[in-house]
Formats: sequence, C-alpha cells, structure tokens
Amino acid sequence: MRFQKTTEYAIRAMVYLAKHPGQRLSTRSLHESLDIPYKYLGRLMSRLAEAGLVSVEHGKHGGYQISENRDSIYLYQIAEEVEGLEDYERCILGFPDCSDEHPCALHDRWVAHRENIKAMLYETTLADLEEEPTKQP
Amino acid sequence: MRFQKTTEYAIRAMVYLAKHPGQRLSTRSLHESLDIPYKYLGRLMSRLAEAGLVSVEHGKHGGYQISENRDSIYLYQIAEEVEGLEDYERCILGFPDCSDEHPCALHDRWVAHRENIKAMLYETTLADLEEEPTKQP
DNA sequence: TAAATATACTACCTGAAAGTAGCATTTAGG
DNA sequence: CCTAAATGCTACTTTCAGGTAGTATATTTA
Repeated sequence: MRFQKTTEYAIRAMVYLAKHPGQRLSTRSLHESLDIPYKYLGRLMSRLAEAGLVSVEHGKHGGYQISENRDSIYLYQIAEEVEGLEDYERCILGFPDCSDEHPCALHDRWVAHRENIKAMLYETTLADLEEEPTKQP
Repeated sequence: MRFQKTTEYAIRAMVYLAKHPGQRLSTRSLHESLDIPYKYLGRLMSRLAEAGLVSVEHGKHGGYQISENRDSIYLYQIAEEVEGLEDYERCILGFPDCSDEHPCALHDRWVAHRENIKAMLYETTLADLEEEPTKQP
C-alpha cells in the first residue's frame, strides 16, 4: 500500500524543481539534493521530459525545469507516467468482476479510502504543495 | 497503492473460511472457489496455519478452518503475516527522516488517508465483513 | 575547433514476488 | 495394513522493479 519507489523519486524530483522555478537543474544536482541513484534518476528524468512534465536542455549547463506553471501539474500526472493509475480502479481483493453493484467483502470500506486518495492525486498541484510552510526533510 | 497479490489471496481465503464456520476446507476447494493457483495457495495456507490464523488437519479429509472466533481476527493480522505493515509507517515519498515535526511536502495530506486505512485494518474483523449483505463476486 | 559537461540510449545485473513441480509425510477408513 | 487424499517441504522458473555501466550525442565556451 505505497507508491513504487520510482514514483516516489519522480514526485520528489518534480517537487524540487517546482521549488526552484526558472532554474535549470542537472541530474547531478538533483541526485545530490534528493539522494536518488544518479544513473537511475537520469533515465527517470528523460521519461518525465518525454512525457512533457519537464523541459530539457542538452549539453553543457543543460538540465531540467518545470515545463509549465506549477499550478497546472497535478500529482496524478506524475503517478500516471511512472506506475500508471490502474491500481485505483482495481478491486482491493483482486476479484476481476467486483463492482459497486457486485461488491466483494471489503469493497465498500475500501472504496471510501481509495476515492480520497484519488482526490488527493487529482486535485493537488505542485503549487499546492508549495503553499504550506513545510520543510523538506 | 494496493495490496500484494499474496495478501489479496490471504484475505480472500480468510473471508471465505469465515463464511463457512466449523467446516474444514481443503486447499483444493479453496482453489476452486477463489481462483487462486493451487500450489501457491497451499504454501500460503501453511503460512497462515503456522501464524495461528487458521487451524489445520492433516491427512485424508484434512484442511483448514478459522482458528478462533471470527470476531477476534483483524485484517491487520493477515496483512502483517503476508506483506508486513512497514508501508503504513513509511514516508509517502520515501524520505527516511520524514515525520510530523519534519514533514515532506506530501506528509500532512497523506497521513490523513494512511491513518484511515490503518483504522480499517486495525478495527475490521472477519465477522464485521460478514455483517453486510454483500455478495462475493 | 576542441574540451568539458550535460542528456540519451542500450545492455546488463540483482533481488523479490509470483508461480510451478515433485516428493515426503500424515491421517481416515475399507 | 494398505490405499487414497490431504498438507508440508524443497527446489526451480519467470517476471519485473530497481539499479549499474558504458558509450553516443548535444551544447557551451575557452
């Protein structure tokens, strides 16, 4: 009941980029700030760039920055790109034909929590995460 | 953001046993009723028996049944045995020193949902899942 | 134009979850 | 006592997330 490690990395990186608007940050600096394996992070950033979530500059002094406004990038977009959103449509017990009309024993209890998590993903932007005066650990 | 498949199997099997109190059910019959790979289910049931969640009879006409009262077995016990409960103490972004006092950007939003899920696991018994007139898919 | 520094691409390695298979062991009952 | 039917144990296989490594390519700048 958690994000894949790669999704954690992706959200970390996107949040960090959102905190440094207008700056182009290299994989090296993200690696050092966020403690994510350098080579693995490089491939991840390429994926995020290809998905259009960040813009990229090649060559010397290259790197990544948030592609659009921080308030137009939602958490679900990051999760979708990395691990997909299939889990949030899935029966909690894995029954293929579980549904509201034909629920498994845990369905009703689970769906309530699941919808709350979905709301978090679909309604929270990177800008929203900036608003609170929370320190990055 | 889901249970491991094996945890799904375990909860399915426990719920099914809880619906047939006093009956000793073989791996074969559980396999046929729940569509879980036969051999894999056999090993899983052994684990649940060793953990004390079900009682077991060997030999001909052997099988498993709920070990105690249905209302004294909580979902968290099943999840704990199969995949552990570490995820529910973990930072959603994987920062090792994230905490209430030193939160990551998502901490406060996530903890609310996480605690609700923990409550579901720690407060729901197999008997509770019986009470609602829901059909097993 | 050449060196430095960055991303992009490709191949490989590792560990764990999920699944398969065979044989040993236990028990009921004719 | 023997056989059928069940669990228990052990080993192997498959798949994929996560991680490592080397090289190609792009861009800045001295």
